[in-house]
Amino acid sequence: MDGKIVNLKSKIEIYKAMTDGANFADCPVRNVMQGINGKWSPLLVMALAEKPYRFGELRRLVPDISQRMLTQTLHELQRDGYVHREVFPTKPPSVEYSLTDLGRSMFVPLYQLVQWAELNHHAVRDARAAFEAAHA
Amino acid sequence: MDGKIVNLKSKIEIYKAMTDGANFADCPVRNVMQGINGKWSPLLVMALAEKPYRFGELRRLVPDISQRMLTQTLHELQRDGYVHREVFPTKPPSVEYSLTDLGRSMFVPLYQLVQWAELNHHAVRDARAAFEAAHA
DNA sequence: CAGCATCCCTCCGGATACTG
DNA sequence: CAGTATCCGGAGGGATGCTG
Repeated sequence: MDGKIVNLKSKIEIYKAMTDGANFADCPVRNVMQGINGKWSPLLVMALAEKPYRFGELRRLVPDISQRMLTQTLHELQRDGYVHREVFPTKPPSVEYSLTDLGRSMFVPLYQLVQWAELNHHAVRDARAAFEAAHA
Repeated sequence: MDGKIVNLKSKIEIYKAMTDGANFADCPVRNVMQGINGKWSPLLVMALAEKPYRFGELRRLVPDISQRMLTQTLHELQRDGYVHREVFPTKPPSVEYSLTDLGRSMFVPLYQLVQWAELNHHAVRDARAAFEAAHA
């Protein structure tokens, strides 16, 4: 239990924060990560980071999302405080989605990760090809 | 189609990179993100960022992961080039897992996101509580 | 326009038992 | 010790049709 072991756990302890120590199931850090890591969540956050969008605009911007998943993902992002939903009582009604301060704050590190993915997806693709070849 | 619209798409275009334009289904950036965003992947990358671990050590470090998921997640991380798997021909055999250069590179932005989650999970929890209260 | 409701199916992921 | 194999329940997510 010397300094090395303390240092050894410093990264994973972030995940253990506020957990009862027995498991990670209800770890709050994991909860937040799970909310960000949906299939469509990062894509929609990236879009809304640019400017507010209305529902139909998002549909056209992301053509292959089902309307069910668009509704549901926006609902979750709103519930977690990343997205603000504003209804304009026109007829027919229009609804505008925008990032909150919390959403813009979260966007910063998310964007870093997406940029990493853009720069390195070739390396990942090559690694997968090499792995498949080795196990053929 | 003025400058504003061009700027409007600058963030989401990262996701569209190398896609045929019709959908995001086979977008390489999304593929990379999906590989990172598994239920256990970030946690294991965090652990291996500290030092190499053997299989059993990881089991004890993350008590509530099933051994099936530990095997599978490590396999995927190895396939995508993030993790190196080295077998020592002792008896009984021991297997050590460690991050590759690519894995350490990916860890940098991932760590930023995890740190954000640690700093802001209270805000997310409060937002959820307020949302549930408003829709009660 | 901006959704909600329903059906249905895939696959993620846990529990358990067995192996080199 | 470090896995593989099998079973199975539940959540994730697409397609379609209806509403204010």
